[in-house]
Amino acid sequence: MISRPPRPREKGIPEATVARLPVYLRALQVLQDRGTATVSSEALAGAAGVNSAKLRKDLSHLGSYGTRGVGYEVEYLIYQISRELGLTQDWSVAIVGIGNLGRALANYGGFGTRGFRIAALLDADPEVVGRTVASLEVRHIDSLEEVVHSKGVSIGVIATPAGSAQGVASRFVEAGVTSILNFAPVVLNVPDGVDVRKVDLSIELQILAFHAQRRADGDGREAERVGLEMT
Amino acid sequence: MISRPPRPREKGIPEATVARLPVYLRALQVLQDRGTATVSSEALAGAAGVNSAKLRKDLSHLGSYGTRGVGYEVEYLIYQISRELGLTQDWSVAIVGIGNLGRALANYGGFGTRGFRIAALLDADPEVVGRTVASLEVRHIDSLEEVVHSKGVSIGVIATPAGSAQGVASRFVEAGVTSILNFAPVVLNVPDGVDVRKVDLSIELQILAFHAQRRADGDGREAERVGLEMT
DNA sequence: CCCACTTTGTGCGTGCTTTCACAAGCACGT
DNA sequence: ACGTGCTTGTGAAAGCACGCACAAAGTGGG
Ligand SMILES: NC(=O)c1ccc[n+]([C@@H]2O[C@H](COP(=O)([O-])OP(=O)(O)OC[C@H]3O[C@@H](n4cnc5c(N)ncnc54)[C@H](O)[C@@H]3O)[C@@H](O)[C@H]2O)c1
Ligand SMILES: NC(=O)c1ccc[n+]([C@@H]2O[C@H](COP(=O)([O-])OP(=O)(O)OC[C@H]3O[C@@H](n4cnc5c(N)ncnc54)[C@H](O)[C@@H]3O)[C@@H](O)[C@H]2O)c1
Repeated sequence: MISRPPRPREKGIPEATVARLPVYLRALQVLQDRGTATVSSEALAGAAGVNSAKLRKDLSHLGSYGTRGVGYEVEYLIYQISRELGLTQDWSVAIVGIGNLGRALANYGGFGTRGFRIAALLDADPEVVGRTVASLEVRHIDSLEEVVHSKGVSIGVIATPAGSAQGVASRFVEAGVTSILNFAPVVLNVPDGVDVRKVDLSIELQILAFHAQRRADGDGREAERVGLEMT
Repeated sequence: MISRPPRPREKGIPEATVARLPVYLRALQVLQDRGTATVSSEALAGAAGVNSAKLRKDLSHLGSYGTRGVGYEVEYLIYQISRELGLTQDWSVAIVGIGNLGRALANYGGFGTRGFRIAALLDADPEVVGRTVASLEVRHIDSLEEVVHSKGVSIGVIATPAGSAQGVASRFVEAGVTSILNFAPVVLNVPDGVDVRKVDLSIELQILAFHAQRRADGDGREAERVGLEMT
């Protein structure tokens, strides 16, 4: 509050930047696998599908990790972004609702880049409970609290039907989980301090439909503006 | 890809608004199923998890469909939003990559709210081609162009491994598909005029991890700011 | 040691988004 | 017809995000 800390620009990173860091990280890992040692903002921005000025500004929020005239050292930047995102530690994930989608998620090998470990699968259907999916035995939903506690679950994934999602979310919160990824098409109600993100297929399709219709409507007229997204 | 037109900024609904309309629509349908005839911006905003002023401003972009002192008529608003989003017409969807995820998508009954019809499933694996998934026979990827044409596919869904995604996207574009939903963890390169949206599980997890870490870091100190998302 | 060249980090203008606050509009009871 | 009460629709303000353009900083050659 009084003096100026030496270096750590650990203030707030803009939300928009946070959402892009994983994209940069992935592009960097591809470069690393290819044996590239350093990369310019221009090249990395190209690989990530963003403007180079934006990339530089994003990275500047983490600190000054580039070398003028040269670029960024790939390995070092990977480390810095990983650290900033919290990927240097392990995160335990529990998936609730082992239906079509839940099974796909459980079987998804490259789950996250690194750092994410599927610790438990839960379901309510007696038919499903007890079965083994992706080398894990499906536990009954009643044991959610116990599982969260014993496995140290910090991220909850909800892949149940819409009707059950709020109930599951509340139980997650009650059990102390403060990060939730929701695939069910409902708005979850959670207390402050709990972070919910949603993945919603049908919303994405509807947004695509909107743009497609707009394009078709104004066709023949002038060049339509398209909300080009390639984040 | 090089020149940037002076942006023929026509009239238009803000992108941020478009992304929320599907959420409002879903909330309205729940209300309709419950027999509710009219709803105030306050109540609808609550159900959609947004600020009521934002909701009103969003809806004002579509026109003046509310009645002061009363609220919005649920059925009429559903119609207006549906029309705006292009859901009054049918959209033909093709899914490429019938693996874990592709199968889950194909089997997903409530695909969109309405208006979206899965017209074709495509894969490259001879083991998968010919099998029936969700009442559809899986076609070989080589017939993509033919299928797009004969089924009038306007939206392409990519659920192949990352390495194949760009190739599939290019073929979609070549075949005339201008709306693509991509589940593979790569940045797709497409020409202007093609709309790509992505769904990326691991990015979502990484964003959750970032917030979780930030919360943990500053714990005990002052009240942490949490990016509370409950869209 | 200096100069030419490259690329970062950022100040700044612009435009989009959110939120507040309130006048205007409509229903309903009297 | 008119007042009361409620809710919409929207100016205006504040906050963010984006991208340009350039000074600063480093590299390498002579
Ligand atoms: N399948 C998809 O491609 C897809 C796409 C987008 C969204 N979604 C959404 O994801 C969710 C799951 O979809 P799905 O296709 O896997 O459905 P599903 O019916 O195949 O699976 C749901 C699973 O949840 C279990 N379940 C139900 N209530 C539960 C509870 N209270 N506690 C624990 N488990 C419970 C069921 O036993 C079942 O195994 C749905 O909300 C759906 O809308 C699915
Ligand atoms: N499974 C998940 O939960 C999940 C989650 C997030 C992201 N993803 C991503 O979604 C994609 C698919 O995941 P998955 O788990 O279903 O993988 P998968 O390996 O089970 O399925 C991929 C399918 O694509 C087919 N394929 C490969 N190349 C093809 C080509 N050129 N043309 C047509 N088909 C081709 C394969 O034959 C296979 O059937 C991957 O990119 C993955 O990273 C999956």
